[in-house]
Amino acid sequence: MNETPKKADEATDARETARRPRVMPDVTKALASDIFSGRYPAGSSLPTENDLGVEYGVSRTVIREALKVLAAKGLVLSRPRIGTVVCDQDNWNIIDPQVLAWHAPHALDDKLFDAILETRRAIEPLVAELAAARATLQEIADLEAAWRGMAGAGEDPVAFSRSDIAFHQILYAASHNPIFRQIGNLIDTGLKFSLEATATISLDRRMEAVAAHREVVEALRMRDAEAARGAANRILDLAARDLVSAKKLKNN
Amino acid sequence: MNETPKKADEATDARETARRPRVMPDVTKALASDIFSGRYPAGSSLPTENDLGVEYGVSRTVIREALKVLAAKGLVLSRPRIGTVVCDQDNWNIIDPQVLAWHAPHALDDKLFDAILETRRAIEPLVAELAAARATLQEIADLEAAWRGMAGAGEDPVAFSRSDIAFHQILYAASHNPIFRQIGNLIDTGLKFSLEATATISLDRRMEAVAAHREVVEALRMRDAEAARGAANRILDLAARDLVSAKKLKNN
DNA sequence: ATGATTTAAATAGTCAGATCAGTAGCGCTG
DNA sequence: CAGCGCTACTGATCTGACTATTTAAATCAT
Repeated sequence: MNETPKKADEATDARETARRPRVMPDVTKALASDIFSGRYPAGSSLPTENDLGVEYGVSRTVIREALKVLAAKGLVLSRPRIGTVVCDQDNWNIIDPQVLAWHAPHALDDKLFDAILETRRAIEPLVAELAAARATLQEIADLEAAWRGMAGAGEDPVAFSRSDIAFHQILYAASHNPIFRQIGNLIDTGLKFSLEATATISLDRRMEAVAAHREVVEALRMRDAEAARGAANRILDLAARDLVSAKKLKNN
Repeated sequence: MNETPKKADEATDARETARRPRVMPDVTKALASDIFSGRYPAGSSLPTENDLGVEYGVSRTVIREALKVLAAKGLVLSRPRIGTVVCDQDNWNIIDPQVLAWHAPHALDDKLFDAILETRRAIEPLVAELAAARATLQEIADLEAAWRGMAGAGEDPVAFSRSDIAFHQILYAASHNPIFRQIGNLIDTGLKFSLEATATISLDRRMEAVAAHREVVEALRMRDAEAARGAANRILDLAARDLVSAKKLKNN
């Protein structure tokens, strides 16, 4: 629980943590944060691998493996003699849940939320339709279990959000389209970071959401694609409304 | 100078790269192929890093960096003492264009094409709508240039497909939604691998596609979202029809 | 002086061997 | 038989060196 945020804080030593545990993921995350925070803007060069090793107090091996991960996600590009340069934002694999998780804490701007909501608008109704046709009985049961978690969350917004996320994940998986399932993972990651926003919505609004989610479960059970689409659109209307409320709240 | 041929390296180097070029990307691709081909099924363990190094004739460093890339894309998971195991297919980052490019040559099954077409059905009409509202004049001009490439391709199916892919890439980017742009890259990758299928469609069908694409350009110029959506749906109808034709052709 | 060519330097890429740390499986103890 | 440590195996990290590539400076010919 006692996390050491370790703000990089380019203090020349900064590596008081003597141990040598799994360190590569931490270095990867730190480098990603330095990119998203603007410390290394797009087009700029990172320090050399040796210098990065000194800065983070790890060997060049760890730095290289971390950079390979970042390169695999389109954040950087390494070339001999040139060094490692930060790619243009268009090349960032923002679809990757991990990239979004690294990105969200820094640029939690409304634009990203809008983009995610637009994406949901596009695919969630179709996902619900497909799920109505393809969901297994087990998936429908899991969906109802998640709904029950939402309905029974009471005053606990964290439990509500967790069940909400689980609901969407199951729904996207029930579309039996691997691409949609992946996008569902992405949306879940986005929802997790908007948890503080959803936590502010009132109880009766949450009850409205519960009712809309219930409609989805019923539609799937009846194999009614049209009803599933309608319920999905209703959920999105509520989500859009809550997002607007959260924005207003934030601007005050 | 003095080349050190080192190992036999039966890598079947058809090219003239007698030197020691960048090998890590090749090893990564080879390992990915071995996974997609079923040589290493989901849940199974890969050989140890040392054994893999011997097998591919490279140092353990290269093997580790390649595995890190695969792990970043959700294909494998490495743990001490356990080894490196192939993740379940649900965890594969099929959204990643590189993963799709590795995947396509092996499992070019219809299911994947259907999934991609479903995804296009979901988002392309909305992308067209958004592009009608947000596209810059430059983007519209680029779109028309790509259309001109399609119209002027004549009998050359390769030139036609290349322009077709460029058209969609520009359109998705013109939606000014980073998520859609990413998905556009994915779809382009998928289209590239269905090139041989599209190459078989007749000239008049291609002319129909040209006309539908023209409608999109016109709608964007008029900032007519509804017309853009309609034209996008028409393109998808044609694409679906051609996909059915390609399937029939393949099954004969 | 100018342009082309050669040389040098800097950096990522690769290699080799060693040590560290975590865990599954086995043997030991009770 | 149950619980507990021991050991071997494997990935994780470290170290230090060398190679290959490419930019940029330096040199040479015109």
